[in-house]
Amino acid sequence: MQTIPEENIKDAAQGLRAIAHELRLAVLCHLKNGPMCVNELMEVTAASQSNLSQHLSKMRMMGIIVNDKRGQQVYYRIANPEFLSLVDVLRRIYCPEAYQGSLEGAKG
Amino acid sequence: MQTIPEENIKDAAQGLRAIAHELRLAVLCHLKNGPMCVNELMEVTAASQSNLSQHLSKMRMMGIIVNDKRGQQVYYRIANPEFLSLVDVLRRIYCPEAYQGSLEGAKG
DNA sequence: TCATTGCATTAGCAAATTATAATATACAAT
DNA sequence: ATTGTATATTATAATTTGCTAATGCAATGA
Repeated sequence: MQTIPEENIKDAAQGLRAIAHELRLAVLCHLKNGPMCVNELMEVTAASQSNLSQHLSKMRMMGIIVNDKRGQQVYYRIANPEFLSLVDVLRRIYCPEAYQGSLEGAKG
Repeated sequence: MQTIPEENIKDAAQGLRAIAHELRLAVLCHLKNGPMCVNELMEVTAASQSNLSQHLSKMRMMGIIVNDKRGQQVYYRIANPEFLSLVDVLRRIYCPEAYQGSLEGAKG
């Protein structure tokens, strides 16, 4: 398994910071099945409009998500599927309760 | 690919914050081949003693690394190998220059 | 044209983060 | 006992982050 060369550490750390927040991580998770507009994200995250908008803005500037306008709404989606791999690793680390093994775990 | 349930989002975000810093991410990368003491980490990261110590302390409190004293020195190592998977995903996202494909890339 | 809806932006403040400098502690050697 | 080495802790100041409230602006509909 390789490492991150020194010249890329800064970018990688910045990218991490763009996700290292409860609300932003939640947004990332909610977007895993496809684009959602701000209104929908407001509902599922229970965040205020302004607050959510600011976090979306940050995530967009940091390259985590991209958006496209459809009529009056703005739809956001994940910019790079690798961010879902990242979420998956987090799940393996921080969700010990969740079912994580292969199906043969049902054996016995 | 699964998501992180709401009840674990807070922990996961906290864990991310514990790595979302240039110096801390660099430390994590340097530890990938085994334990290192503070002096060694000071050399490779070029950080000041106090600064490094504080960051190590934070990473330890957040469960990223663990330490054990050997004589006068304190050796740190990665607490959970999954953190290396996390680094690997970061590398795939933020190191486009690095050689990332399989060996068959040499074909042709 | 006027009101409404969906979202972004700005301002302001509280809280968290980070770096430096100084001091403390533990161990080792003389 | 004293000195030196390795690391931790504390204090502090500067910067960044995050939330709320207020305002702006584009698209829609009456």
